[in-house]
Amino acid sequence: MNTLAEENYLKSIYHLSIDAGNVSTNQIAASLNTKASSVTDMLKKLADKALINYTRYQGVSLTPAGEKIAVNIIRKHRLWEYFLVEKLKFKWDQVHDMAEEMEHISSAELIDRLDEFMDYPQHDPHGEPIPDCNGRFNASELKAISTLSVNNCGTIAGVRDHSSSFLQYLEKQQLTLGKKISITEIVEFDHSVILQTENKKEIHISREVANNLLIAL
Amino acid sequence: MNTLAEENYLKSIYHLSIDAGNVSTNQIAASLNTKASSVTDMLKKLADKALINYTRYQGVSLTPAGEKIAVNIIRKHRLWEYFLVEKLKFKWDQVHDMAEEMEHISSAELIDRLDEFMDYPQHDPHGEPIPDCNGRFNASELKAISTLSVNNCGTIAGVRDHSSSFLQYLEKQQLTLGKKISITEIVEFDHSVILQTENKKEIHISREVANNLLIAL
DNA sequence: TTCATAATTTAGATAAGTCTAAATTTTTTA
DNA sequence: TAAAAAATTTAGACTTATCTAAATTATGAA
Ligand SMILES: [Mn+2]
Ligand SMILES: [Mn+2]
Ligand SMILES: [Mn+2]
Ligand SMILES: [Mn+2]
Repeated sequence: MNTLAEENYLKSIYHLSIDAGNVSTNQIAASLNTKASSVTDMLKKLADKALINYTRYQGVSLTPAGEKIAVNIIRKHRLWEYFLVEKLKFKWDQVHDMAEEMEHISSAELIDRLDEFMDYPQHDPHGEPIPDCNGRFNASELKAISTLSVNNCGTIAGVRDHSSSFLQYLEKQQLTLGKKISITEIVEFDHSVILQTENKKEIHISREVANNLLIAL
Repeated sequence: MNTLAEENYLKSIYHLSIDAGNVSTNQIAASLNTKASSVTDMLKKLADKALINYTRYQGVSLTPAGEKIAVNIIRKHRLWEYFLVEKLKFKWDQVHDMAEEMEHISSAELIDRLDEFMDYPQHDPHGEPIPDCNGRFNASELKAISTLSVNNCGTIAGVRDHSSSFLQYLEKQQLTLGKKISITEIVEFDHSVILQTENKKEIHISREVANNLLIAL
C-alpha cells in the first residue's frame, strides 16, 4: 500500500490544510522535522501516485484519494488513543506518541472491530472527533479561548496542542475536558486571559494557552 | 532501538534455534522469504551490535542480549494475538498476520498494561506460552501427535503451523484447542494417524498434520 | 519595476535493506 | 582424498528516504 513515510506526509498535509488552502514545502518540513529538500522529493512521489495536487513552487493540496488515506490514518490514531486512555488507563498526556506508531497498523477490519469494541466513541481523549469507518465525521465546532470575550462561558472540550508538557500544565491547573469556565478579564497588554472555574477559582492563562485550549459554547 | 528488519531477524533466529543448535544462513533466508546474501549482510550488522554469535560459514546463535529482544517481540506478538481473539473476537486463524505488525509497537508500558488488562494470559490462541514482563515463561511440554503411540490419549493444546490454511482445516475437522482425542491407529505405510474424538467420531489425519498438532497428555 | 531576500527545487551523497551474479568455503560423494 | 555439489559470502547495483550545498524561482520593499 503506502509506506510509513508517505502516510506521515499525507497526514501532515491534511492537518496543515485545515487552516490554510495550499500547504507549503516549508510548513511540511517544519511539521515533520525534516528538510525542505526531502519534502520536495516526497511531494513528487505523492503527486506521481495522484495523492496530492502539486505544481512546482506553488504548494500542495490533497486529492480525494490522498484525503481518504489521511482521514483513515487519523481515524486509527484517535481510536488507539481512546483505547489507551479508556481501556489501558493511560493519561491523556501519555498516549499521542504511542498512537503515532499504532496508526500505521494496516488492517481495516482490526480498526473497525476496535471501534465496535469501544462502542463507537465520537471523540478522542483530546476532544478531537473520530471519523467513522467511511471517513465521515463532524468538523469540530470548538473555539479557542482566545476568540472569546469577557463574560462568555463554556465547557473545555478540546486542545490544539497535544504535547505532554501542555497537557500536564492543563492537568495541574485543573483545566481538563468537561470543566466549565467563564471569561473574567482579557488583559489588554499581553492578551492573557483570566478565567473563572465552576467553583469560583480564578486562573490566569497566557495568550499561548488561550490559543490552544478549545471551548464548546 | 532496533529496526523492524533487525527485530524480524532476531525473532526468526530465536524460533529456528529451538530445535537446532546453530542456525544457518539458508534457514533464516527461507523463514524470512529473503535471499541468503541479504541474510549475510544482516548477520554482520547484528554481530556488530553483539546480538548474535557469528563466525563466517558457521551459522549463528543469539547472545543473551539478542535473546532478550527476541523474547520480548514474541511476548508482544502473543499478547496481541490474545487480544485480537479474546477482546475483538477474531478467529485464531485470522490473527497471526496482524500480530506480525503489532509486535513491533515499541512501548514496554503499553504491552505491560495490555497484559494486565487481559489478566495475564498464559497462552496465546495457538497454545503458545506467553512470556511475562521479565521474559520468563515455561517451555512448552506439548508433544506432536506424530510422537504418540496407539491408545495414547490427550488434549489438543497447540499447533506448530500458524497458517490460515492449516488452522481452517483443523476448524473444519473440529480439531480445536481443548478437544480430547485418542490414537486409534497409526498407518504403517504413510504414517498417517487415525484419531477418535470424545464423541467417538473417527478422524484420519496425514503425517504432516500429525507433526503440527500438539497434545497435552 | 528592480533587486534583495526568502522559499523552493535540483544535484550529488549517504545509510538501510534488498537483489543478482560471481567468488569462496564447506560438505558430500565417489 | 579429490572432485562435485551445496552453502555461504562478496561485489556491485538498486530503492527509499534522508541530508547539505548550490541553483533557481517567487515575493515584497524600495
Ligand atoms: Mn494524538
Ligand atoms: Mn488526540
Ligand atoms: Mn502468530
Ligand atoms: Mn500464536
